[in-house]
Amino acid sequence: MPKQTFLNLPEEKRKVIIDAAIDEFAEYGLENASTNRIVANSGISKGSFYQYFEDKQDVFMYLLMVLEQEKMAYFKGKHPPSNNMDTFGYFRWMIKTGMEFNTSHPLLTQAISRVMFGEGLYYGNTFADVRERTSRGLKAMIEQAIANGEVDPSVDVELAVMIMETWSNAISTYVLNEGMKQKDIMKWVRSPRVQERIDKMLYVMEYGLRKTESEFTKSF
Amino acid sequence: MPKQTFLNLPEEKRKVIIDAAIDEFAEYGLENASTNRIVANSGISKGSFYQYFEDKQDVFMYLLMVLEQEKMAYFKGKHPPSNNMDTFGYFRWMIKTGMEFNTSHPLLTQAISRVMFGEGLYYGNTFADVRERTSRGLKAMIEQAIANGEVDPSVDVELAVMIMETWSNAISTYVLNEGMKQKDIMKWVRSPRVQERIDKMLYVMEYGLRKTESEFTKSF
DNA sequence: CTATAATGTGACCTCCAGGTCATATGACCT
DNA sequence: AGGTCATATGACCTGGAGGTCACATTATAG
Repeated sequence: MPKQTFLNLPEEKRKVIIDAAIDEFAEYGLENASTNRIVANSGISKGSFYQYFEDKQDVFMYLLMVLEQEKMAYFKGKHPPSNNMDTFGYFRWMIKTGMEFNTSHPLLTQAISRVMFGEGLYYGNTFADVRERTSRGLKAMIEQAIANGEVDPSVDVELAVMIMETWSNAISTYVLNEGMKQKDIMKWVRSPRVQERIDKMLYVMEYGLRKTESEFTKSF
Repeated sequence: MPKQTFLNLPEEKRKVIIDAAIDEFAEYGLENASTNRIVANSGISKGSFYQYFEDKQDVFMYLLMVLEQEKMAYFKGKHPPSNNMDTFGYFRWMIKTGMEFNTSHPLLTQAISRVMFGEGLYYGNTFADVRERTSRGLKAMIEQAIANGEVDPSVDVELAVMIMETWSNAISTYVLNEGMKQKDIMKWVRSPRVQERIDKMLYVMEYGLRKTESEFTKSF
């Protein structure tokens, strides 16, 4: 985590630095990011950088924290459209709200998902706990759905979690990769065409999950 | 592509070199692979390396070719268990046979999938044509399924392709990541527990695809 | 106004990357 | 035997990485 010297900095200066770091990680990932470029682009000296942070991974951890906080704040400001929503409806709402957030912070999101789903898969363990946390959230959700009778109780919870994670990742990768090609990513992601596509992906997942287990066990 | 000098080499020497390259790419990916290490681990000199290949990407392209050829040879030696199989059954068979191949060449597979699904996503374009080829194959498959009446004709073909690709990637990532932790990856992947898990994932996908569209359009 | 503590700086360090090249080796021909 | 040509070698080059440190600058306190 950043040292005190960094936290003492005037907000504006901090912003310049983390923006430069975001640009760097978004373009090069963690492994290939260059502290030299970060300092050059943020107009601080090499010495200062090491007075603020341990190393580039330290910066990245800070970004991770920033993202987590901002995302939580964003979700707190929103409310699901309806109160008596089933679990899948809630999951759809979460994914879509998440996409809205992502497209409003495209570079930050890109930087973090690059590292987490790219390098993190192989240089594992470092980010294992972050992934673990979201897994637990999804697990609670699917258990809720089973308790509500929305999902067959014989469903393999671990499997369902994996499926939800897979789709959540696939959708956010799709939105980021395609969206970055557009001139206005927000407008693009809100277009009916894209929204319908996301809906369809989620419905395919949902129907598969709802109906598979009973059919599957029958077929053996 | 490798130069003639490399192809002139005795098979055994070539094998030592490409094995060292596979190890390197599997552990470090393309971007962070080191020609120095490859050279050291294969016992050849720096000068020779550049007499054999243009650069490390050249080696990687060769590996890609080797993989493609070996996979094709492998599939030619196998036959679907039944002739009157529907499209999804065929897809399941393909995925499973592919997994068998992957686990019998775990390092080669790891090396290539790391680069293709990790770095390839961001340093795009270089491998776009390889991905494009598999997409076209899946597209033909899903169109066949529609023609056979197995899938609702109103289905969004592009979407179905994306879903199949997502699952194919997710499963192979899962098998590689988990499998590499086991002492005998082949035995592990063939165990009923793992086979059932793969089956379930594919069934969730299949039921989603089979049944979603009509339900989906109704729900609007 | 001066003394002291905090912050800022960039030249410099080591390390290793990708890549080159003059030179050495040795297989094969006449 | 000498000559030729493909192959093999590792010292060497440049460039950029992460990281350090003696010194310069600025804020704070007495």
